[in-house]
Amino acid sequence: MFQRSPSLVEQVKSYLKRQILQGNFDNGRIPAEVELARNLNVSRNTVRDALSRLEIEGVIIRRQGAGTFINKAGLMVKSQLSEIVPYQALIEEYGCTPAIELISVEELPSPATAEKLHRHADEPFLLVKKRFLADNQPVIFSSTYLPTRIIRRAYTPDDLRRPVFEFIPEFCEQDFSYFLTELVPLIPPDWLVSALKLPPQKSALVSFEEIGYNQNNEPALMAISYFRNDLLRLRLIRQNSS
Amino acid sequence: MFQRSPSLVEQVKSYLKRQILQGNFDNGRIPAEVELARNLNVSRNTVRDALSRLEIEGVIIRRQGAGTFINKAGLMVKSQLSEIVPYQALIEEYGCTPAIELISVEELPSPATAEKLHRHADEPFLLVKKRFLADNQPVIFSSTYLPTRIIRRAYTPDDLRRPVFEFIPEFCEQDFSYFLTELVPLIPPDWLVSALKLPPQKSALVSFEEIGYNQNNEPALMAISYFRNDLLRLRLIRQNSS
DNA sequence: TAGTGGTCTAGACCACATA
DNA sequence: ATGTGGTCTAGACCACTAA
Repeated sequence: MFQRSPSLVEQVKSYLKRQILQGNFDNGRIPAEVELARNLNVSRNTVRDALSRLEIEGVIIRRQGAGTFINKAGLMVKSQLSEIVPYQALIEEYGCTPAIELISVEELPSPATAEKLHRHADEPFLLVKKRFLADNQPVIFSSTYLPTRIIRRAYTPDDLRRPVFEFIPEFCEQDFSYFLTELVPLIPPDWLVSALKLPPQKSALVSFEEIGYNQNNEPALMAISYFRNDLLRLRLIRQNSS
Repeated sequence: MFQRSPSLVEQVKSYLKRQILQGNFDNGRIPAEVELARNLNVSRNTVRDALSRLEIEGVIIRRQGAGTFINKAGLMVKSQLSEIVPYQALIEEYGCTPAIELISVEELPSPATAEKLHRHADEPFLLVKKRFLADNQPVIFSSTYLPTRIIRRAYTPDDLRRPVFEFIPEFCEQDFSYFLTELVPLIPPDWLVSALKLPPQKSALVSFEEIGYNQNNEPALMAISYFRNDLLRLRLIRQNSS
C-alpha cells in the first residue's frame, strides 16, 4: 500500500487528510486506530503518529474512550504558523491563484542587518524584494537580506523568485534549519500602501521579522514579510499541550 | 526515578528542560538517547517523545548522526502560540512580576457574539474585562464573552480573575478543548490607549480574536485580547515539518 | 567504522466513554 | 462489559556524521 519514502507516518497522514477532505468518512467519525492500522497494513503507532499530527493541525479531535472525529471548525485554519510554508502554497490553501513578482534585487551594506546576523558591519547583502498576488491582488510583500558572501553558485532572477529557504541549500552550500520569527504589527508607510495597493483609509498590518538559521545554528538570513490582513486572515489552533 | 502521573514523557521533558536551563550539560551537547534512556530508566521511545517536544519548542536541535544540542537562540522564544498559556504565566516567562485587574463585569446581549457562538441573538452574555500587568505596567487587555446560560454554579469576582479556560470546566459543566484564534492587527482606539497607557504617538497593536470550543466541539465563548507589543514581543519558531 | 538520531513494529496495560 | 484512545516498552533496522 505504502512505500518507504517519505515516511510511512507522513503518507498515512496525507492519505487520511485526503479522505477527510473528500468526505469519505461518514458522520464525521474516523475509524478506530486498530482498524486503520489493520486496513493500511502498518502498526498502530504509525497510525497514532499520523493522527497526532492531524490533531495538532486542528483537522481532527480525539476523545479517549469515545473515538476520533473530524473537526470542521479546524479546517478553517489554513496556515500553521509553526510550520514553514512557501507563500505560494499558502495562497493556494486559501483557494486563490498565486503569482510571484520579483520587484527588485540590489546589493548593499546594511549595518543593522549585519549585527543581527553576526557579520561585519560593512559586509554587503543581497536585498531581494518580492510581491505575492492572490487572484491578481497583492497580499504579501517580502524583503530578504542575504549575505552576499555565503552565495557560492551563480543564480538567475528565476532562482530568486523561489522561497529563500529553498535557495540556500542549493546555492549557499548549507542547509536551512528554522526561522526565529517575531510578530510585529505596524501602520503601513506610504511605500507599502502603494506596493500592496491598500485602501486609502489607514489600517494596521501584521509583519513577520524572521531570522533564518542553518544546520549549524548560525544565523544565515533576515527577512521581513508584510501581510494584507483583510485578504489573508492568519488563523491558528491553540490547545492544551500537557 | 519517575512517577506514574503526569506522563513519563512530560516528566522527562521537564527534567531535561530544567537541566538545560541550569546549564548542567557541557558544550551545549545533550547525552545520546540510549544513554538518557538507561540513566532515567525509561524506554528510548519515551526519551524521544520528550526530545521531540523540546525540539518543537525550539529548545534543542537534533542532527541525525551527530547528536542533540541546546539551541540558545530558541530559548528566546517565550510563548508557543500553538499552546494555551495563562497570561499570568506568560508574563512570568518574560521575567516580570504579573498582576491581574478585574476591570468590569457586565451582563448584556450581543448579537454579533451570539452569531459567532451559534446562539439566539437576544441571549445575554457575561462580558468580563481584565487587564494584566507586568512589573506594574499594563501589557494585555482582554474582553471575554461567556453565554450566561451555560454557567451552572455561583461564582465570585475572584473566580472571574482566573483564566476562562479554567473557569469553564469548573462552573459550566463542560470541558474546554481548544481555541480557534485569529490574529488581527489594529490601530488602538482611544479607550485602549488609556487602558494600556500607550505612548501618545500612535502605533499598531496585535490582538487575538478567539473562539473557545468545548469537548463536543461546540463554540462556548468568545474573547479578544490586546497585546502591548513594545513590551511583550511575540516570538515563535517555524520549522520544516515533513 | 563506530556512534548517533530516524523509523517502524508488536504487544502490553491503563483510563475513559458508552451502552 | 466492550471498545475506544493514552501510555510505555523492547527491539529491530536504517541513514547519517564524524573520526
